[in-house]
Amino acid sequence: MIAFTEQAITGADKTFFQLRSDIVEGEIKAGSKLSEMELSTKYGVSRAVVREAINRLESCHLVERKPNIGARVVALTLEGLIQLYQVRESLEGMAARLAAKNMTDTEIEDLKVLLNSHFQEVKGSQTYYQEAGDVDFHYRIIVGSKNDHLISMLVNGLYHLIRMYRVQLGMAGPRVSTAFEEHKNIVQAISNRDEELAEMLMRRHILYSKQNIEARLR
Amino acid sequence: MIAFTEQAITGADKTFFQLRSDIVEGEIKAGSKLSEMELSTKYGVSRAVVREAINRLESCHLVERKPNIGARVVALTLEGLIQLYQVRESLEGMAARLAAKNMTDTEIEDLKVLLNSHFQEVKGSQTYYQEAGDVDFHYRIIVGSKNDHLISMLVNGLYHLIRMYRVQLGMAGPRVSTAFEEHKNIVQAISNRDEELAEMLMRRHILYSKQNIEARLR
DNA sequence: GGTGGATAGATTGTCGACAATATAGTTATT
DNA sequence: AATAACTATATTGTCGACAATCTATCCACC
Repeated sequence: MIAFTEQAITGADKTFFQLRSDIVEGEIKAGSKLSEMELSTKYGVSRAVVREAINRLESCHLVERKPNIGARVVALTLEGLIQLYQVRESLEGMAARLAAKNMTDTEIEDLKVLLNSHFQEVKGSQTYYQEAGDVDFHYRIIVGSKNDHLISMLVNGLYHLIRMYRVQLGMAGPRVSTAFEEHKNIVQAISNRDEELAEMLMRRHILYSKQNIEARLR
Repeated sequence: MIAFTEQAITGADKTFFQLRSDIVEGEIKAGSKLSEMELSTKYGVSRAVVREAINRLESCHLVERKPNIGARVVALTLEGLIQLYQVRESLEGMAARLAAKNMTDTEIEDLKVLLNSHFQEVKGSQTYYQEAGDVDFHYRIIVGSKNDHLISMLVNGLYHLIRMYRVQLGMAGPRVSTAFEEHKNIVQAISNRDEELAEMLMRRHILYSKQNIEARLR
């Protein structure tokens, strides 16, 4: 026996991951059409696996499919981004609430360690924090909720969409120092097992991000 | 030109709808295995369309699929139901908030009419209200949010799962008269354009339902 | 010249067959 | 008798071809 959960990787999986990456990173342009035959030859697999990959992309809301017509990569609009952040505020707020209830003491301790390591990096390069660090922070809280539906919706669904916006609309931006303070307060609330406050702070944190983006993009 | 949005119905669509219905209504038992070949002969279509239908069921979280092994209908557990209601509380709370902001005056007026017609029916048979009426009420508010992601997640995703629990665990139960009062207050908050209160009342309404179910099932 | 319909090309939907993998049953070995 | 390896069977993953549908072009007609 080698690994504990030995999940087989199928060809459709690989094609799905590749396509998702290409779309999120903008290799395949937003709003463009996805031709099954074209992608089939491009990735060297049959149309069937491309179709399955596209179906999964549709589940992630990364493409829209119409019968007998085909699939298009979603268009990026300010309105769409705002709606995305509304859903995110709602779900991650609940995630923070549940994390305050369900995370183990050691998980919370690890979260504090992560936060400290971020603090060290904020002083140096700000980019790293914004890119990977922020995602990692939110990810841990989402997983800490221990709610499978929540985790699936956010990790498999919304996050790739949000990253797509972030990459293609070039939403790097500062907001680093203030965001760090907000993260610190959220962790404190979780550590105190204050569900109400953890949810409220997380919602505000995401709301601020949304308002920051809105102001920047119009 | 006949209709405005003339969506073509493909064979995979029909198979998907049929399968979803069979699963939600318990025709196909929870936790049972879905054999592609078996379903293929049963519904008289090729394995390819069955596979596509199963993939979509997986997107709805109605089945779980493992590579090279197959798909099983999800198991119904109290823990799973609770997690579902936590997500629902979060999302429908946001839906009520957005509905208070985005519903038109006429839509709100229609909602009041619906509520009144429910009131008439509560006095007679209680079953109708609980079954269709309650769903209709929540549906209108969800759509009233005007947030496509929210609508899709709730209507295409969570609601069928919740209905599956409701049908198969036999969660009919009263709670009719009190629920009606809660509905009335939610509509009033929406009518007053009080986003904060609308969200809070909707969350409480769903939280009460959850607690009611928990108490009943253990 | 503009509009409507027919035709040709291309794209998606569906199918049956083959390949790869998992499962169950059997045999051989310790 | 228990375990391990092997074989046979069944199920899923993948493929190429055919059918149904959409799109664009061209022609007839007003």
